Amino acid sequence: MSSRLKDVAALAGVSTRTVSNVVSGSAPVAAETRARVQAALDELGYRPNMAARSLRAGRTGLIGLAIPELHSPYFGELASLIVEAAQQRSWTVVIDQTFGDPHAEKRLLEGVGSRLVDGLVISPWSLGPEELSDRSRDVPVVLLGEQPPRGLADRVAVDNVLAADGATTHLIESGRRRIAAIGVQPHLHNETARQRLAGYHQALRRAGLLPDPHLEKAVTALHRADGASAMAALLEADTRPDAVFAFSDELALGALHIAHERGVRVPQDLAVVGFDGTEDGRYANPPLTTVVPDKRQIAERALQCLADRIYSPASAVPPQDVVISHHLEKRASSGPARPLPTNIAAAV
Amino acid sequence: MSSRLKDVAALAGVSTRTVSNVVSGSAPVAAETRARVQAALDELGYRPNMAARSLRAGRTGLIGLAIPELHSPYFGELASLIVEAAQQRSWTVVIDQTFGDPHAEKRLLEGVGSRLVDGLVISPWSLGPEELSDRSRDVPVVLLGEQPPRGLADRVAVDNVLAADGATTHLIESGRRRIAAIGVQPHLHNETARQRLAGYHQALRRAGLLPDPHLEKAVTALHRADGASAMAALLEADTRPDAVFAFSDELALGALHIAHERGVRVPQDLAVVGFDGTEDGRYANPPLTTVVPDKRQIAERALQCLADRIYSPASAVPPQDVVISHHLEKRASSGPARPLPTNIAAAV
DNA sequence: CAGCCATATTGCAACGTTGAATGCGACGTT
DNA sequence: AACGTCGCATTCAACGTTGCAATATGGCTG
Repeated sequence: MSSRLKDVAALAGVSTRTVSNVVSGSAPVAAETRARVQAALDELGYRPNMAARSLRAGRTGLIGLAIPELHSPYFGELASLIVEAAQQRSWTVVIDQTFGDPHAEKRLLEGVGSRLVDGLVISPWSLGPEELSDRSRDVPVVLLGEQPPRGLADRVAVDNVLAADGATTHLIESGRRRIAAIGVQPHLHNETARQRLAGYHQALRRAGLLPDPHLEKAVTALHRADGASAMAALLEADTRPDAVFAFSDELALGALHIAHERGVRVPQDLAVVGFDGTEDGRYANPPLTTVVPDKRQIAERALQCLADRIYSPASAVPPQDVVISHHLEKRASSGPARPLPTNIAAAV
Repeated sequence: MSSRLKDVAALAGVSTRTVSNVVSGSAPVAAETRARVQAALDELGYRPNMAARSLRAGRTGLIGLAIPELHSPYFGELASLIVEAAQQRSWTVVIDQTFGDPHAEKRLLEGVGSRLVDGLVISPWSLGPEELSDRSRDVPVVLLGEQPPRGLADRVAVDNVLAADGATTHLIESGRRRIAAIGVQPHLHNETARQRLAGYHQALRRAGLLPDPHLEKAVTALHRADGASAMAALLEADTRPDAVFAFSDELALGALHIAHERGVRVPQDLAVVGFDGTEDGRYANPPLTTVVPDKRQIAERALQCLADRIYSPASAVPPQDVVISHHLEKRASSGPARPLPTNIAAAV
């Protein structure tokens, strides 16, 4: 239990340094000695002490992943991919949930100074430029999403304007005219929501449609419940929308839920498009059309950014701005608007 | 950047030990000295080095969370709660995904010896007793779920037999007779699935129903796709089931999806009950009846077990077996079987 | 055979922190 | 006045590991 190099050395009758050499292979060891040490290692079940190694090496082999919440489908899937990608790089991931709390995010960035992690991947919700440009940032940081202005740290994100434009255009092309948007967040400095709204406006204007403020529903969070109440409000208005572009799959699923509850047929009476490409949407009833960011690519590129800076700290490389590809996955929720016999529409 | 106690001490004109005392408050410091040191601390933006602290203290303040996969709704929600609960105990969580790979789980347990973590919460998928009773286990381990036999480590789980019985009984009481089960895993040493099957059998027999092997569908994983293909197989059989008890919400959602696709009405033609109480199910169409384990309690009690052992290592306390409460959340997917006009049934 | 190189092993120091022991004045008590 | 005590600050060592430099042992060349 908890054997040290010293114990192994004593058992094998060599110095601790030789044991260390056997373990790490950093210097040549005679075959016979190596065998004797190996036997001692096995017998004692030696495991190197991470704290000591980290102290010596100045690296912990840990990277931090800070996301608003782990339980939402999008962040769950993303976190899973990041943990997986980190594993391949022999990194271990420590997770921090910020719940979108600016204080938590700020505290986190400061805590990075304690060198618990070699790098940090953070998906900020309301992090300003001032917090980021702070001192004591010798630990590399990668930002996920659009949040803070470019140029302060590496950033990995999809082109939200383009993606939102594409989703909205798809709705327009399928004949919808009163297209609502769910997910505006005016109370937050949320650049992501702002960009998706911009893309939505852009598509509407290009089609000669006038953005209608009554069709733009704000939410406090991006959860199913928020989507549900936004949808409920839209359905109670004088003139109902014939389509909804939700800024997240969760919002879209909440909207679908209310539509189903109120007997509004999807897609016949109402088309719904989400954003995130979560597995949830694929199995929704009806299956959800959604903007799919290449999440695996996000994970991969984010860790690549970290690796570049961790392994060549002298890099004068300016902050990267990595744009991740996306595509629109068209499913039944944005199918044809004309009423069809239910069983034909449902039978795929 | 990266200032040490030594730097602060030099700036404040005191010894490193005094700075340490100011930082940790472990010994009295004169008000005037404290102020001077504090000023130096602030100026240099001192952050204690975690590796050095850990090495000295013999503790890292990290706990490991090992789960099959982070992206599934159940484990995502559970992980979120555990991270949250850990935060309240000033622990940081490192996440490991095993993907149900026995080798990964075993390797993980061995790696625990490196003292990277002070404790480990593991949700084993196919971990046998032999791996667990292994040596070098001076790091406390808590098992989530039914997997290995009692008595080898602390364990936290719901009473799966009781829960499955309750779900099945609910279906029987709502008038169903051909009740299928989705989620058997004969190829794995999966005690959880086995217990849920046992509870299902128990309920059937009590009601005088004979378990029918054709109604018990095996799956390789507990994902939506597995539930979908199992459901598809059930619907293609000669005599269709009038109810399905799925061993996870994901399986249930896959089943719902196929039912919807094939025009099978839920709950009129088919009742569906899931297991896990994920947020997914609440917003499904129709909303999913499901067995809800108290996940917050799971997280809380699991960490409590760890804390007990971490903070009083001399404990000769035998392994605990904590049973977590659960309840059946009845929603529309297991509503009345009689055909009703669609719009009345849908409008809640 | 001296001199040199390659291989194998070792000792020392340091990473940054804190527990334990020590120094040392000032204060209160007898 | 002498003694014990308390408050505050310091020194020393150690946690387990590895980089660096030094040493020991042989084999080879000139």
